Amino acid sequence: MENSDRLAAFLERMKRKGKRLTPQRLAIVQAVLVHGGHPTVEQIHRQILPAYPTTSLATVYKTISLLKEEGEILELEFGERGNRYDGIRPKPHPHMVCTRCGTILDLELSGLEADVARLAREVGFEVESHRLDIFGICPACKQKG
Amino acid sequence: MENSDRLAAFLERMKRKGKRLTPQRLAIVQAVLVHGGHPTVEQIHRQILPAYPTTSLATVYKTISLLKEEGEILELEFGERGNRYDGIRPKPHPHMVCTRCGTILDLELSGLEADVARLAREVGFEVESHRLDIFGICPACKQKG
DNA sequence: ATAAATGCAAAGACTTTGCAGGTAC
DNA sequence: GTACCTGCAAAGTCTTTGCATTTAT
Repeated sequence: MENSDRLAAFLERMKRKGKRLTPQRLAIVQAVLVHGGHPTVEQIHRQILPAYPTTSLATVYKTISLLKEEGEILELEFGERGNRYDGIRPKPHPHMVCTRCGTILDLELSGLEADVARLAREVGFEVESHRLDIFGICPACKQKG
Repeated sequence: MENSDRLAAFLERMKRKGKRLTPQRLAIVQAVLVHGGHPTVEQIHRQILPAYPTTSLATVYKTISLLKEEGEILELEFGERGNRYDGIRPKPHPHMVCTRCGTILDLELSGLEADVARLAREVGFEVESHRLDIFGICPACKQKG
């Protein structure tokens, strides 16, 4: 699905639910769904402040929360400062995180989904979500020593 | 390795490093390394308080930190209240977490280590650690509705 | 008109830290 | 004796919440 289509579809769905499309909300949603990286709440806030100077951090948090509930973004918790969000690929997928510089890489691991499902079946769990995070040193940081 | 051996070996190593074996530290280390579940800092604190009433939460935090650095425990971050610790199996392994009642199950997934290593190699990362966490509803909670 | 969203500041939850006093060695 | 450890309280971080005001519809 194209980004613009996805954005439009989401806004339509929000409207149907009686949610209001305020300028702040629109700006946040667009910024998150289009952001190519893994921004923090702070980063999103700073990004839209120039165009929407009245936007508060609290509103960004609330809107991110909304996007989370709607399954439009994936929340990444790396135990560092501030969670990160992936608005492009909301489905769980592995990540590699540099513990030196914070670089985050999206990965693909075919068979993971099936393994997770099998493990859950074996113990009688009903899977809601999962995460595979790999922590280490990225090539650039390795070179720097 | 037997628990008692492991404890003794760890204490020996600490001594060699000039670390002091205070009563509080001993109590905390023993409690964590022997605990069969996935206790929080709070739980460890409450557990040793009766026998060592002067122990502070801060000291538990500091000692847990020490155990972490020494690779004697695995830190589990599930984004809920308080991290949990596994003092029995310090090596990374998958976990299944019930989002209703908090139950945590240790799992085994052969091939995960190799997959992680391969992914890291492909992108040039040097792996420090990894985690596979599965969130969902446990059988007991499913039954309760 | 009115239910919902915003912004602000305060509160929360967990963890870390600074420091004075205590203690293992 | 002394370097390390403890306990206390304060500070720090990120996030959530309460509430008066504004606003999309």
